[in-house]
Amino acid sequence: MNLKDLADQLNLSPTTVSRALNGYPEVSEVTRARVEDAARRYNYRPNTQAKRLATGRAMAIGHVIPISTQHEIVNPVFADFIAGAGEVYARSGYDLLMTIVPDEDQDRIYREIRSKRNVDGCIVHSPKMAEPRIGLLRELGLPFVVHGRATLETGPYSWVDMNNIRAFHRATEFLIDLGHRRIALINGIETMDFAHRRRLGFEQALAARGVQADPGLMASGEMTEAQGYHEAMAMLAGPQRPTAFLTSSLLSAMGVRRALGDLGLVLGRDVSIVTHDDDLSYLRNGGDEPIFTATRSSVRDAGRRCARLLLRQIELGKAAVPKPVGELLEAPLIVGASTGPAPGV
Amino acid sequence: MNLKDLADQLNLSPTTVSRALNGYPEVSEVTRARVEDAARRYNYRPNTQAKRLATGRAMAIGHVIPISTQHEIVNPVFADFIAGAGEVYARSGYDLLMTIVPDEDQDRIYREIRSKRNVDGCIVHSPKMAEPRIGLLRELGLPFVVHGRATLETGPYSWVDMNNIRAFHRATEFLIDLGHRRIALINGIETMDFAHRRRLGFEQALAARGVQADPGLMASGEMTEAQGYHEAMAMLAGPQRPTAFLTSSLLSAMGVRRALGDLGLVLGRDVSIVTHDDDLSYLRNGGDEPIFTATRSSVRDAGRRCARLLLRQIELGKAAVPKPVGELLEAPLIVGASTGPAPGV
DNA sequence: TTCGCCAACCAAAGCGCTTTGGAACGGGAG
DNA sequence: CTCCCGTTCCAAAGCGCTTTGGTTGGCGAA
Repeated sequence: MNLKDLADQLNLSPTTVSRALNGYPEVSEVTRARVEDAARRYNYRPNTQAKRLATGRAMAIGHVIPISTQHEIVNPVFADFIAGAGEVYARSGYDLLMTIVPDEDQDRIYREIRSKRNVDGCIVHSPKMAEPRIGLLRELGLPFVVHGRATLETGPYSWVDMNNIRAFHRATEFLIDLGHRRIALINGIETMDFAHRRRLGFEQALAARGVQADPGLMASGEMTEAQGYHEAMAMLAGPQRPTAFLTSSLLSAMGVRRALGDLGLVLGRDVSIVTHDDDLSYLRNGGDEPIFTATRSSVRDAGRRCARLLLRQIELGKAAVPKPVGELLEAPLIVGASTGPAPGV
Repeated sequence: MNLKDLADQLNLSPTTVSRALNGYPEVSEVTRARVEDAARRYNYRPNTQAKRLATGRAMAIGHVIPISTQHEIVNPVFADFIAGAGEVYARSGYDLLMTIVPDEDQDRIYREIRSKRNVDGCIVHSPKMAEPRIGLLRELGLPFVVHGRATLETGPYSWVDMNNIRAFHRATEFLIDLGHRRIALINGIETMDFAHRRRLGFEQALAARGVQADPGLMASGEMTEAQGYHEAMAMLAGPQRPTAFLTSSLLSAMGVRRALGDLGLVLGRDVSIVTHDDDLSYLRNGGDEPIFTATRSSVRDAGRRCARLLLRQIELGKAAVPKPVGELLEAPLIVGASTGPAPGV
């Protein structure tokens, strides 16, 4: 059943049917009701491709998910991020187009996406400190919103980010207040902007309180359980045994906890852990009482915000070039059972 | 730059340019070369929407991701599954269209997808034992492949599934051989087909060896770390303390491990754990030496297989209705450090 | 010389929708 | 009674591609 068939059934022209269904004023209310009723009865749904071709709008948002070729890892936060963004798209009638791409092919894919015109805008995931995709998209004139920021990018762009610096600053201060001095940082890959900022917050807090940072107590890599375990094992075997760990991910924190178990150390008494918690649906930090003391910021919520921002930009963009805007989310520190005073304090 | 412009530049008709670019034989090789060269120079890319409208093929595959409304959980395996499927789509020029839907809206969404004609087929995720979506899609005539199976579905359909029964049968036997008799099962939600089958394998193995199944040692629910922890704590506090756990997910296994730690029990000596491992990229079961003894089956690989199967069906479907086929994947049991003889054996 | 055939190209008709630019009709103002 | 305007509808021209059903010109066979 297409528009023409439906029009024939109603003894109306396709024009009128189209207008009736799309809420144009120049059709009488009684006709509109008739049309809507028939559309429902015949289960008519306009052909997406035709609509898109005619309007020139793709009604779809692109998510280009990079897959790191060394590690073959899909970032575990994507599922939740996309769940959040997807909610918003669904409400506005947009589709979500996903493309999984090896890191080095990203440029090509963005160009292709642009010239094939099958999305109206896109979300940039996992920006690095120096992020070539931002310049590229600006040049291509494709609306976009970055989930995160790119420190070395000077031009304007829209983004949604959490306050990584402040979160890790606060977490570090919290440990120092508990008497910890040898604090280890188990971070993500530090070319990634978020990891860079987290380290900054960590170092600034140490410096502000006159605590010497120890390079031997700073690790960075893919944030997995195994990473947490191995780094913790190595650090705890070293001469400058840390009394506390700050980790960038719940998974890493779980690895550190396993290492403590293996070494017979008690969490929260012998060694403390503070982690960042992305509040993933399948990886909750406990129920009522959090397991780990953590800075928490919902990735799903970030997904929703990115989507809303992008749709707004696209909407506005029809009239004029919209002003880039940023949204900075705070991550409160939530005290759980994994922290306590430094031993011997 | 569209087809017509390009044709004008070349002093050719759009027909010829289209045929040249799409590899039709009725255009001379010298002309084809000229066209291809110009296309490259002008960075011409056919408009996706127009192409789709003209050919009637959406060149996209739909993934409808249900989101359980009680638990608000996004299944953590989706990311890897989609990474696998996405690889295959990319190679064949298909897009991946994702829709996140609350459980109860699925019917509506499939119908909508169908009548909007914006995908050529779709993947059915997380089938239940009784799976209405299969009948629905068959009725709608939309090609589909199920990731998993639906025990109570009698009609034919295409699927890719792992041998859940055999995997859990084998894992259970392995524990029995080690002398364990009080074995706990921490399973997914058992209306889900995979969880049902896993339980079947477990019970069959117990029965075959004359071990009485204890309902108090069988739990089912969302497979999270917290689930593993709480169920294990409860069971270990009970009268019929298990000496071994069989879990459906690495996350649950990690929760069980935490419980053991809290109770001062040693993993692999006091209590054994066997888990199923989906081989997720961000949740590896250790590196060289696996942490947990586990049945392993790569979800990413399953994604690839589903995608290939679906594309093949779509390709064939142009000629005739293709025969449904199934692919059963075995999950080898990989011995790690989490299992040992039952205490006192 | 005529005819048929093949290689190489093209005009025009879709695909199913939106949108432009009317047309038809009725009612109120003059 | 005429004129004008607002309301309500419609025909037809796109959107950018594919595909059908040609046409044209050259060459070999009869």
